[in-house]
Amino acid sequence: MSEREKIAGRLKEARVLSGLSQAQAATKMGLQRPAITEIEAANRKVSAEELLQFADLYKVNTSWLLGEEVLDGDETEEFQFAARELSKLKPEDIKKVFDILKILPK
Amino acid sequence: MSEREKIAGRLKEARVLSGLSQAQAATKMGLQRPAITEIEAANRKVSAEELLQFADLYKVNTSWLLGEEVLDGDETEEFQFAARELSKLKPEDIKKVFDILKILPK
DNA sequence: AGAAGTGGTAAGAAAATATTACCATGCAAA
DNA sequence: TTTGCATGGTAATATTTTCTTACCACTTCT
Repeated sequence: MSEREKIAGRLKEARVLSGLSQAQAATKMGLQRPAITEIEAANRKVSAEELLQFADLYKVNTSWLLGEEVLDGDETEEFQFAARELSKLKPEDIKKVFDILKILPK
Repeated sequence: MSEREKIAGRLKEARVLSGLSQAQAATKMGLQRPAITEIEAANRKVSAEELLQFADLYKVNTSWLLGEEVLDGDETEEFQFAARELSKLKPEDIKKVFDILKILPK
């Protein structure tokens, strides 16, 4: 399954879940309805700008639309904690932390 | 400043920071060099799939390329920097950093 | 100076997208 | 049932975008 098909599927899923018809989505996106049909059939590319628009319209993350790994709640908590703690360090010290990480057993 | 110009600027910034010439980036992306030039000049759109490819090649987040806030909440430069570095890691490695930081004195 | 690497740009060819229209299906009201 | 309407798929061709190739200017080496 191609990236395009995966993105297409998520765009359709997001649209349906947001309760919009292709025609309504097209209007809000400033596109013709067939464009939505083709996008959801993976026959038409989606530009980076359109991706942002779609994410806004359908109320989803661009990362999710792109099929990237989404951190679950637990990991998000830890991620934010780690980032917050790291941000208290100087950039050079942050580098040191990452260097330590590289030495740690896998 | 349009979304396209913002994305274009970040793509250029990411490429330069990753130490690649336009020609090298083009080869890795499966594009002709002028395409990179035009993309970075905001004269050519970037597809969602290309965005994923660029993020992989330049080792940055698609969210960052799209100009989205990496995390809501903290806004400091240091936090953004730390978060960006963290986001390059695998989830399991983020956990390791998290564990290290928990041990550190406050 | 010459050679090589870089990035910008132009022109015609090729490909993708837009526009408009028509079709089939499903569904609810008359 | 039949009519009307909403929905989504698709075809034809006009339009726009992108690709390809080439040439240019500028810089950095030797």
